Amino acid sequence: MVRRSATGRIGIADVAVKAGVSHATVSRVMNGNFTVDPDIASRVRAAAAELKYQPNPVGRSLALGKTDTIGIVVPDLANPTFQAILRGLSRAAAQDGYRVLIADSFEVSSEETILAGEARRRCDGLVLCAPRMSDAELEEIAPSLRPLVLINRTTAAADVPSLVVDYGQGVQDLAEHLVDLGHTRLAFLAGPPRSASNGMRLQGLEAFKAAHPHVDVRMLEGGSDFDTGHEAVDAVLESGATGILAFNDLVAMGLMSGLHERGLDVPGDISVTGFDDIPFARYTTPALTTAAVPITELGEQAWHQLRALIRKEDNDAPGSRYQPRLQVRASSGPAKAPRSTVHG
Amino acid sequence: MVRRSATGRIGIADVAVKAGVSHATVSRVMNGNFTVDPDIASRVRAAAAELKYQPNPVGRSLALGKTDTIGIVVPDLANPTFQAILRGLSRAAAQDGYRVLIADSFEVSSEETILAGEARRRCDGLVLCAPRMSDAELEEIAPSLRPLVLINRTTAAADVPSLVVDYGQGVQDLAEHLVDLGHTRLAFLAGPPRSASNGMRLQGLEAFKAAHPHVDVRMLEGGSDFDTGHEAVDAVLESGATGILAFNDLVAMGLMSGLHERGLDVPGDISVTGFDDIPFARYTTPALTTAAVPITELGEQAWHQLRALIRKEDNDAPGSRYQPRLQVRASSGPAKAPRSTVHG
DNA sequence: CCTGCCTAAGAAAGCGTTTTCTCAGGTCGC
DNA sequence: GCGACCTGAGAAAACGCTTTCTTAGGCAGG
Repeated sequence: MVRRSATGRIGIADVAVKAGVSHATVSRVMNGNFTVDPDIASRVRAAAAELKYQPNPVGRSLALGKTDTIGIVVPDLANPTFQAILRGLSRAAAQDGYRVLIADSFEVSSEETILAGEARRRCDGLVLCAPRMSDAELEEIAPSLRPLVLINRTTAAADVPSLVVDYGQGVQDLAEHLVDLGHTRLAFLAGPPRSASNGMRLQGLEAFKAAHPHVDVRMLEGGSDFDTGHEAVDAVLESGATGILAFNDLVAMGLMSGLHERGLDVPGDISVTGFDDIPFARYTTPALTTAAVPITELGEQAWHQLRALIRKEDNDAPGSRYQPRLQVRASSGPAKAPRSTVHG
Repeated sequence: MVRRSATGRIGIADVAVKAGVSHATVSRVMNGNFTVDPDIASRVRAAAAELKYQPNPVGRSLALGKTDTIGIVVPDLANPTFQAILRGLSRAAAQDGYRVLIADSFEVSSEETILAGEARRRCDGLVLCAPRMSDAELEEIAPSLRPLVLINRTTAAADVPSLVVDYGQGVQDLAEHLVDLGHTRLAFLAGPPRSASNGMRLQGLEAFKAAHPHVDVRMLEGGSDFDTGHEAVDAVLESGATGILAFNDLVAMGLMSGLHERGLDVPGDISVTGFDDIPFARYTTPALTTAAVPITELGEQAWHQLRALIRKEDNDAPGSRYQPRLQVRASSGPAKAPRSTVHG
């Protein structure tokens, strides 16, 4: 006959009664404390096994002041980039016995702040991907979220490592690649206006323009998903550009699909590049030229940084900067003779 | 001067001292209990605001016996299907103030059991996607995991709703579609051998074969990712089939990519269909014919079912069955004159 | 043989809340 | 004007665990 505590689940008290010892002793046994007589210990273990006792993590968390859980705030769980970060993070954390709590802010920057705070309180640390949050707000809340690791953002707050991808360099590499292929009219299909990583790309393009005054680089408004690319076909054609730098692989895929529907050939008529090198990029037709970001590894690194913070280790590498690697595939090719713009 | 409790964070006791009341009163105010004098209440609120007090969720969870968190166990976070379920679940749960804890079993079925138990203990309920777990094991652990919602599995345990997609019907619809296009030699590029959803597809194909004795349906070994499809090109060509039913969209994309590399035309030479209708399916070249599963909605429904269980509502709809919808796009077309097999 | 130390296990405090219990003070009715 | 009822707030218990504190008992040394 199994006794059940108030909550209906088996608790440490039940095991204590069954083994004829105090619940303190049960706790000691369960935690591998060796100051317990071996006979009693095995009696306790037998009782625990028979009752299928498993310590309540909430009670444990309260007593120990830790939850063995970390949180991650992402702006959009539908975005493969954040999925990959989540995967890398989850996997690395799991290896150290930590679980991951997710908070999806659905691109609403005001939510990011609240969610981050809530998630942090439930966890031992936080990974924050908040591309829309203002610098001022980030500065303000960062200290209260520690242990904290930032992705693609930086802060002046101490002990807050940042993992940032050098999108500026990556987009320059892509642009160089297109120029090497003979393209002189490029267009950048931008990301969400207030996105931090979009800002980095724009900076990179400014540097590129300064270094290549003879290359025409148009800026086109955009977004971060398929539809953005798909709907941008007209704007792209109007621009007269022969080399298109899409904000990311998703946008590039949407664009290629749209161009295909118009009967245009990639890369015959227009070269298209993406960014991120998501797994799908290899399998588009034509396969997508892009800048590869070791994004899963980034999630993994985020955990290592966070772990160091949680363990209060001296973190010799407070954050790092990732260089995208140019990944040339079939979607980019030699420029054909300059086309005239479709309109005018 | 801000007092700090033992853990270094501001607690209810600090607010109580600052407002000159007992911590019980602070708790009452924070929880909107109206049996508190308005003057005192506002004094408490002022103190809480000034100290930026936020209740500790762990303490709260222990007292209330609930965590406002649900868990989800998935076999592979890299799989778009589970990403979509996660997204739908997370979003729906968030609207009711619940967070989601993820547990990735990395396709290891023995992990599924342990992870499920651990996750469940930290949460108020669990959504379980465990395609590899044996029926016996599922039967055994299901009761202890309640409140529990199963995805693509069923159990005899009471009060355990199942959300299952009718993969059998879906694959039949796809096969019918190919036959309608004139294909008489089909091949099924199977999924992971022990996967439950693969089993459902196989059953569906048996039914199809019984109904269409004149159609040749080959079974090819496979898996669930890009590489599976990509590496299956040889086997597909050897089969002599002109209509290929890929296990899912990923496999189909890998296959199309491989066929493209061999200079074969889809659907001119071979028609290819996927399954799931992941967002990418619209944007492949050619766009992928597939069976659309409202997978995000499934995640959402999982939450609604789980919520009913958590609230102990009478659940009038204990689980449901989803019918995939045939989504015809450009990757399937009329069969050309029967080819001879490449070898022999 | 008694004192002092050490070991091992129980008692109790603490983690941060919520909630029941208790009680002081006020109000109403008779 | 006094007892019964009600209101509102503090005291304390409870949630389930870990860990410190305490103490009983065994053993060795003087």
